[in-house]
Amino acid sequence: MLPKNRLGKRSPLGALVCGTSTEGRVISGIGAGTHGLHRVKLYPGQRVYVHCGGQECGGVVEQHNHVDDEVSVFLPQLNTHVRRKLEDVWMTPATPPPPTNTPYSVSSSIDVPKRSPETVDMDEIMAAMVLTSLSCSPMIQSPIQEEPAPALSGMDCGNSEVSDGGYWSCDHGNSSPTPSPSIAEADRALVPPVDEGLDMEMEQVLFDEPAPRRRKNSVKVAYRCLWPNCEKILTSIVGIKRHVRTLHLGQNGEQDHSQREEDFYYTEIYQDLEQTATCGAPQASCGSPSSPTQLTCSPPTPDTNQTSPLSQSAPGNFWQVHYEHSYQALPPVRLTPCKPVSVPASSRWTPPLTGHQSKQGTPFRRRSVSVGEQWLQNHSAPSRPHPASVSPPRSHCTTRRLRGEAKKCRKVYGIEHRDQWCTACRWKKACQRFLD
DNA sequence: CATGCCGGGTT
DNA sequence: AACCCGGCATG
Repeated sequence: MLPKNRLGKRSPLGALVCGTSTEGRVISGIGAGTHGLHRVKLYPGQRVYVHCGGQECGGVVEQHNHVDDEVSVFLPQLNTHVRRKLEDVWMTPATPPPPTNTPYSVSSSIDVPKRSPETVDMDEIMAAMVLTSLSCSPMIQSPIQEEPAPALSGMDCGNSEVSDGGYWSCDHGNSSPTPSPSIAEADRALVPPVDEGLDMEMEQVLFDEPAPRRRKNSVKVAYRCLWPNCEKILTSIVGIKRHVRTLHLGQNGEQDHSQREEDFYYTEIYQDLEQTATCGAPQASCGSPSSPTQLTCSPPTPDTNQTSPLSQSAPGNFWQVHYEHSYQALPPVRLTPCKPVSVPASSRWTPPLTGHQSKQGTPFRRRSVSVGEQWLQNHSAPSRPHPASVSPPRSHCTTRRLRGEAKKCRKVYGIEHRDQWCTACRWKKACQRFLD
């Protein structure tokens, strides 16, 4: 992808730092903080100890939110759930949070729930906890490959999306670098992946963007087929790819780019758990307690559809759509009347929505709105229709198209990050990412 | 002058 | 077809 022999004149590609870090998910082996645990990954079902009512109580981890570093723990003795900061959780009994020294260095990766001779029901509880949390809580899908690297051709070094950020660690989606479809799971997974934990730090460093945007763990993710008249929604990228490939692309050869071709026919959709009152799962620990960076730009609607968001039909109210490849995407229609959001969602771009998703007034909204787009949404003049329509009526009879109000890739990313531009911009064509 | 992108050349 | 860029229109 990188320019071969002829670098763009202005292309300072040499200065770019390719984020090909292999440390896809550093699970933070640093197991010690000052007190309690620190930067440790706790697994559902894992036995931990917390202070409760002045005394130490043993419990089992339900979930570990890496974002807030909070652990929700179920205390069987008290039959209650508590939520503790990670520092206030420890793993050795009868040891109140050790003062300063390493309390317990946990090997984060080989973290086998110990079978201590406690009680039998403890084990049962643990098992139950694991099951429940696996079935209800936001699960993690491999952040890297599950997130179809937007805008970039997926394999170039723009893979700066080194991900590891915070997420609830209900780790059962093992991340393998290549999408190896665990098909059964893919299709029936009723648990949409949530928050792949895009690590925006990297980008922020690269982009100097203010950008505190980060998809919260309160957003479910699913993938919807964009094939005409097919609105299949699946929760795993593997599933949707397979769906597209098998049902729509047919057996058009598994070779070359047909592999990637599926990407063109699905889209990511999101659902805000905060807005959908219940997430279908009984456990209270489904949603994140706090969500400082609310991405909403539409008021919560009362009629949240309670049905399974993964129904076959059109997406529910709060599913928002995110095109992966706008360059090939359907004729874009601007989704304008979105109220300004206080916090940008992501520096990653979100291609435009098509008509049927942008039903006026519905709580649809775009997931990742870049700074430029935000600006656009607030300031843009009456948008012109379909600047890049697929069909020929691209009357070039007149002069060139008016210069759009929107910031284009060049402005948003700057020429230093030319590789982040959309293809069109890189080719000095009409920008396909920030359409006006 | 910076930017957006058309038109056309090159690979 | 993908890619690149000269050059012009525009703000």
